[in-house]
Amino acid sequence: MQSAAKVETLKQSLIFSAMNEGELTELSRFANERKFNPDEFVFWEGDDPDWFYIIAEGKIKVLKHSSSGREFIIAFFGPGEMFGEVAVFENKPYPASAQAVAETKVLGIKRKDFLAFLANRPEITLRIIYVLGGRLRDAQSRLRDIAGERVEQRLAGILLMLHSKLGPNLPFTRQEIAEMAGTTTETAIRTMSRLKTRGIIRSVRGKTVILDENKLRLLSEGPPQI
Amino acid sequence: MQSAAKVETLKQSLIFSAMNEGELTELSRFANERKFNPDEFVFWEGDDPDWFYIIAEGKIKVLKHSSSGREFIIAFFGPGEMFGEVAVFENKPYPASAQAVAETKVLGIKRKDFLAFLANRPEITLRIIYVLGGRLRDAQSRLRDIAGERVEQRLAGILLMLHSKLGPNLPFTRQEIAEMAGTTTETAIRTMSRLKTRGIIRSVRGKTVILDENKLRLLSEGPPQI
DNA sequence: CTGATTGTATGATTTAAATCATGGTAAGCT
DNA sequence: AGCTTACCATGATTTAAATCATACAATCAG
Repeated sequence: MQSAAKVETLKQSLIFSAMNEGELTELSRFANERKFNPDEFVFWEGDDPDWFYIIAEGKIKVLKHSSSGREFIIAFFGPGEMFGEVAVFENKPYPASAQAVAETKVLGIKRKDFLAFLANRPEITLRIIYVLGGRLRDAQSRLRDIAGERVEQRLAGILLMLHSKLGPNLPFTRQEIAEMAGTTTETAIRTMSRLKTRGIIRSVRGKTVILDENKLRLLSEGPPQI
Repeated sequence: MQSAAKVETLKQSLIFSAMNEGELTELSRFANERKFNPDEFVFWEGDDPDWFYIIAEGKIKVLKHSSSGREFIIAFFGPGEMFGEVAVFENKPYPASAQAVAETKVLGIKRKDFLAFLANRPEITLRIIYVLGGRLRDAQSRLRDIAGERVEQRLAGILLMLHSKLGPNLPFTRQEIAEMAGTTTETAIRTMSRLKTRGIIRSVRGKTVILDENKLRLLSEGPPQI
């Protein structure tokens, strides 16, 4: 990848977009491009946090394996988004694994280089805080949703979250959605079939379209209050 | 509260402890002390994020109400810890409510003052990133624990988390623990009774002591792999 | 084109946990 | 002291969802 392309990628990212050309060029010198095929892992839970990543193109899913071997999907990230940052800041092993979903290009920046670069750039750190804050907010409301709510509500919550992030067209299989909601593939299929017959979603093999956001919102709020 | 006391409080906090006296004094001028009785709310989910808070003394719990009215405890915070920060950075309504657990004193700093103060202090923002990163890590591993694990494992996970934060003596009722694990009070009681007879914990009315961290860890990892 | 794989669908059975119900006991109050 | 209010305990019943099982259609590789 040419330096110009790296600069372009950085410029399109959420956290670096406000930097000027000079700074971008400086940062791009630390950035190494890496390519991953679908299903390849960028890092595994437990690895040393040597790299900070920005996605140039493609899609990454971040997941944790549960003791029973089942996987739980924490998040999907696309172009311009960072991942692996928590481990880098804390200098503790990556708390989750990152796996390419499609053909994916990322820019990796060495932990030390990245931290040194941040040291005197409060605008960037403020942006990172903003992004982390958003992710924390998401994680916490997902916690609430998952803990103690019926699968139908949890699923509705997940679909809404995905909708707000990606729009009405969701390129996920039932299995992936199940893994995000923390349920099994079968129940996800059953539940979503019900949503389908009720006209709330439409779907074909690996794709789901949200037709009625409002009904979904009602569902995620739970049964009508008594 | 005297200015000196405010400075002292700030100095003991996680994120401001590295500042010098001059800076602390400057910041303390923005800090307003507020006192809360047990069960009083500092803010409610949905309120405008006007204040950023640091705990001077006491204990705060941050919780979300689920649609069914049940509450879900996101976290407990003690002296020196910040809360309400996500909303402040994002300038969106508080995503959860904050309630005093004991007699509690907090320092509140107006959103704008706080952001202005941060603008040219990268050391502080880096510390905030560090704290947020830790919380995100916690939230995500809790997500994994809650989604799809047996209650016994989830509970073990919660107890371990509390242990690492607060030591072996946990001042929580079964109800509070249930609300953290996203289960009902009855099942929490049943499950913890089992832990008790197995010698893993000891407990009296509102207090639990962790006796055997290792067994707890084994439990939270789930049933032995086949 | 054919066989293998992957995603969706649906039924039958089992199981964990919620719910409903009742009782005891320690602490807090007037 | 006695009354009331939390907190803990345990049983019986119901229910949601996991598990086990089978099947069929779309997609992909050779």
